[in-house]
Amino acid sequence: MTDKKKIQAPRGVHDILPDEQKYWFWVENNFREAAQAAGFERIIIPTFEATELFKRSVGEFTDIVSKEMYSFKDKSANSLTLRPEGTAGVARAYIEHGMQTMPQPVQLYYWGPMFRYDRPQAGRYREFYQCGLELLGDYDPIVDAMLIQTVAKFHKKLGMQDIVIKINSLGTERAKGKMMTALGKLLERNKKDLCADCKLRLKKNPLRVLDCKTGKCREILDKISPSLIDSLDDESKKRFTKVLEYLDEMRVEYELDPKLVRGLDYYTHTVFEVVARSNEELSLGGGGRYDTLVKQLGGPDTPAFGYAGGVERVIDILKQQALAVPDLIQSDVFIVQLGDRAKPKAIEVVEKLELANLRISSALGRGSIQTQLRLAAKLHTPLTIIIGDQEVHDKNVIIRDMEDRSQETVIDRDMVKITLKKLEEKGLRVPTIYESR
RNA sequence: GUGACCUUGGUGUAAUGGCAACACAACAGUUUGUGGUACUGUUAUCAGGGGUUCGAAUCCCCUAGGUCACCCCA
Repeated sequence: MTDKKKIQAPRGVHDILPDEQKYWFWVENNFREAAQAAGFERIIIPTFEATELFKRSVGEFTDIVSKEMYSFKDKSANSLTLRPEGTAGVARAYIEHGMQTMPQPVQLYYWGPMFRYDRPQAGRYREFYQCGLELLGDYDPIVDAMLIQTVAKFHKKLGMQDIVIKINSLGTERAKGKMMTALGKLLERNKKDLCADCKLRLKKNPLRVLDCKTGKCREILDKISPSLIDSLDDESKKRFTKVLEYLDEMRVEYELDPKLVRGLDYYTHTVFEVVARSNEELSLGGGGRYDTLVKQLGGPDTPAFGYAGGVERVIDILKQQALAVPDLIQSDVFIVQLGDRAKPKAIEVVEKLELANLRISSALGRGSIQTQLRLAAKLHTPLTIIIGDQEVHDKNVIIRDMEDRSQETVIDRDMVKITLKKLEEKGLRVPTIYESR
């Protein structure tokens, strides 16, 4: 402790402290449940990959790859990169493990940290969590709708209000190219009225102009954007119409947004974004179809559709909307012990309860009963088991109900049974993913 | 990557060149046998470094971090 320099967390990363955990569990559980209900299975992919993977998938000239990657050389001089997104890794895994031999479509979900070297801001971090869905090996428009429905259900389960799904189609890769040229031409005509940034974008990537928020560019775009859908070829249009029809049938609400484009190069056909009405600038998640990606990465020709959501952003909205997020019950039983003779017995009691799959907390180092009960109250533990000299002598324990303050003295033999019964009466034992429903 | 504002105990704030204050939290005690109340006590070389000054939390410079806008995105 002689060094006075405090080590701070690096820029743009953050600790998620115990107080925050109820939000994180809530979002993760609801995501997992929504995904599993729709037939998605979990995949865990590496946190870093060959740099080349992201260059080839996300696109060498996107901002993500050109400016925001955490790339480094390992000791064998391989260039590696902390993943800036999840789809590339999933596609790589699909190819590497020959998943085309599994029943198609292959439906996968993931959850984990992503890394982008960007200037931190509200809802934007250098390390942030994404939850994602990927569906590979099916081109039918119904799977687009199905996946979007899963995303909608996820937000509904969280209890979120005023969530909008914006949707658009970029068409086949050829149509996408055509549309870009058409857009370029249209913009060229209005060039003098565009803002300085957009004049630059016009050269680099005309699609990006569609994202511009300045008044004048907006006006121009509103005029010309409806004609963009028309620039799609018949196949693309037909496919998109089908997707929308299925969504109608599933009663998923959406909003057509011809200006919607996405920052990753690999998207074709359907693209969508999830936003909260209260803050439409910051999207909560998004996704789209990536029919060429797997092949581009050296795999079989495999159509695919995916989604990625920003966990921190979802939690921000949860807090903003002051939604009821269930409190975590950290433990089922708190053990209060009085004096040195009670301690060995407390240890025994803890062991017995743990065998019954209960979560136990205690402050075995503390002496006074007030302190321990105060702690139990603070932790919202439903039950307390009190052990003093008297109980050691009488071979029993006191079970105290923390809500109504009632107490019952039970003999050691019945302790576990009665504890379980009391918890069950309170409806507190939540089934884990291993238990049958 | 550009610009603006900001950083004081664990948290939220005060002091704007002259002894770092308050609230909450935490810990200890009042109280070795019954909880969210009450009272008492303890807890900061003012983000880090350098400079100006008799004297700096306060003024200046550098570094790091935060917030906001742009860029972009989850």
